[in-house]
Amino acid sequence: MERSKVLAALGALAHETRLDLIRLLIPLGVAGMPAGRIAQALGLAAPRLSFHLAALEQAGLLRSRKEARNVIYSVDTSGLGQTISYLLNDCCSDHPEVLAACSHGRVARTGGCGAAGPSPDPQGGAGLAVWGTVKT
Amino acid sequence: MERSKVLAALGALAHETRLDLIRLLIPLGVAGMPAGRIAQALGLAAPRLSFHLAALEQAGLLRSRKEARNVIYSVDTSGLGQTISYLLNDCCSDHPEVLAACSHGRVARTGGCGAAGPSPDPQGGAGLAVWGTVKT
DNA sequence: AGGTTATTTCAACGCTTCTTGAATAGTTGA
DNA sequence: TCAACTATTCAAGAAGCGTTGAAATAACCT
Repeated sequence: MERSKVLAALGALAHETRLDLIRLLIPLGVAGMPAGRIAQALGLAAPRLSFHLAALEQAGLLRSRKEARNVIYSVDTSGLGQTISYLLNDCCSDHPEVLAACSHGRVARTGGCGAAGPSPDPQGGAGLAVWGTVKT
Repeated sequence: MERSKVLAALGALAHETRLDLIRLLIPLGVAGMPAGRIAQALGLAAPRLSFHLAALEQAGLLRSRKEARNVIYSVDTSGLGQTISYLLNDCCSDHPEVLAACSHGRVARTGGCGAAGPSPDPQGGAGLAVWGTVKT
């Protein structure tokens, strides 16, 4: 993934409203949600929502399609995945501690990894393996 | 991890200079690098570097310590990991497609996460590779 | 065709962030 | 103590981003 696109995606994500947008849309998958209902769910004015929707779409994090008179938005899982992948590859490839901290949050949000000591998580591998237990 | 901290970390990451900083510092681990040498490596003016260093440190992505008359900066692997973890948890937990896209860039470098712990993970580097075995 | 609903575009305003240069504080070594 | 070096803080200006309200475009239903 291009660096500039990652920067754009990160910038798009670094905003409360837009993060809320992603959070709202993610569980809906490709089904997505029409803009009007999003505005209603998030309590946003239409122009403001449109602005953020456009920002996310341009950053490659959202997709839109027209259905009847509605515009349905859904998250671009590929773009989101590639963005995180860039972070993982570019920043963490040689640093298992980051992956360990990463997996901690996933297995349990105990916050115990705040120490960030040089000692890696003994169960680090197991933690990551859990990610594999996704639906088939 | 708190939402506001994630937002701050994402915002800090969404900047070319600061992403360069992370990339430069990551392979150095806890050893880090003194501010002066960072400025030299990146070709930045001292005040400008100090500004971005402070931004990253406040976002929980960098740590600093004094050594002699130098200030050594190193990345906070825990903070970085937790930030990515939030993204993964918050946005992708139920969406294996994101993880799949995520692993694409990573599978090529297999073995990277095998070092997640002193004792090698039974599944070895397959931990992340598992992401690829998601639904089609 | 007319009315209604849905969404986007436009322009203006305010605010935060970024950059730059000079000045300041702190530390080391003679 | 003095001189040299490192890094940060301060203040100013410029640039970009986000919000708001009104208007415009497009598609549907009667």
